[in-house]
Amino acid sequence: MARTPTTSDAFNAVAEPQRRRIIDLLALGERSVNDIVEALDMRQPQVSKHLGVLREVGLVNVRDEGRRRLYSLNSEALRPIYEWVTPYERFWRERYERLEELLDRLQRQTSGDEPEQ
Amino acid sequence: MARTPTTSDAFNAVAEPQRRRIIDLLALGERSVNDIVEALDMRQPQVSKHLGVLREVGLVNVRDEGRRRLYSLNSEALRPIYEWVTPYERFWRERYERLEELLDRLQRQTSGDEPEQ
DNA sequence: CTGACATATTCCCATATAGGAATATAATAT
DNA sequence: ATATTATATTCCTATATGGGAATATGTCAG
Repeated sequence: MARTPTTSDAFNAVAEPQRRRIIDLLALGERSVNDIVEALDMRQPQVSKHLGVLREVGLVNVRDEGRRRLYSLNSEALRPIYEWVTPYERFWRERYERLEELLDRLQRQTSGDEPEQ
Repeated sequence: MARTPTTSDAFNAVAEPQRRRIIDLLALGERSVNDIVEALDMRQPQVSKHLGVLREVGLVNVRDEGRRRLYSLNSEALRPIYEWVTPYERFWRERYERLEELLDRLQRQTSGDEPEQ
C-alpha cells in the first residue's frame, strides 16, 4: 500500500505546511484564490490544488462571487485533530508543574544559607 | 518535489493512523515492540518501521532492557500540533455559544404562549 | 464576439511512502 | 557453540504526491 492519501482526512491534509499557511490565512476571513496567491507568494495552480485538497476533506467552503471564488475556513473540520492532541497536553503541563515545584523547593532550600555571587 | 516526508515533523509522522495508535498505546506507559505488536495486532516489521519514524521526529524514546527495547512516549514533540490547532478551538466554541444563546432566546420566547403537545 | 482576468485541470517527474516477505542483527539461555 | 527470542533492515511494488509548465474553463467588460 502507499502512504495515506492527503485527502483521506484532516490529519493528512494539514500535514503539508503550505496548506497550514492557507488555513492560517483563511482564519482571518474569506479570501479569493488570488488573494491567497499574493499573500502567501505561491503560484496560482498550486494554490488551487491545495484548496482542492482542503475542500475534499471539508476544511474549506467555497462561494462564487462573479468570476472570483471566495474560500473560507471550516474550522469544525480541525476538531478531530484538536480532540486527538489535547489529552496529551496534560503530560507536558504536569511535567512543567513538577519542575516549578522543584525549583520552588530548591529556592527555599538555598535562600539564606548560600552566599550570593 | 514529492510529498513532505513522514520524518520531516510531528504533523507528518502523526498523519498515519497506525502511528497514532502506537502513540495512544504508549501514552499508557512504556512498551516493547512485541507488546505493541500484540496489543495493536500488527506485524512486527511494520511496528519497527513506524517506531523508526516516530523516533526520528522525537516522538518516542528508546531504552534497552536485555534483548527487548522499551519505547516510551515523548509527548513534548506533540506540542507544535497542539499549539497550531488550539487557537482554532475558539471558532467552533463561539459558534456553539451563539447557538446556545439562540436556543435560550427561543425557549424564553415560546414558553407560556405556546400550547404544549 | 473578443479580450482580459480568475480559477481549475492536465501532463510530467522525482521522490517517498506502507505493507508484505524474507532476512539480518542482537541478546539470552542451555 | 547453538537454539531461541526480540528487533531491525532490506528488497519489492503499487500508489500518490507537490511543484513546474502549459493549457483549459469560466466569467465579465466593452
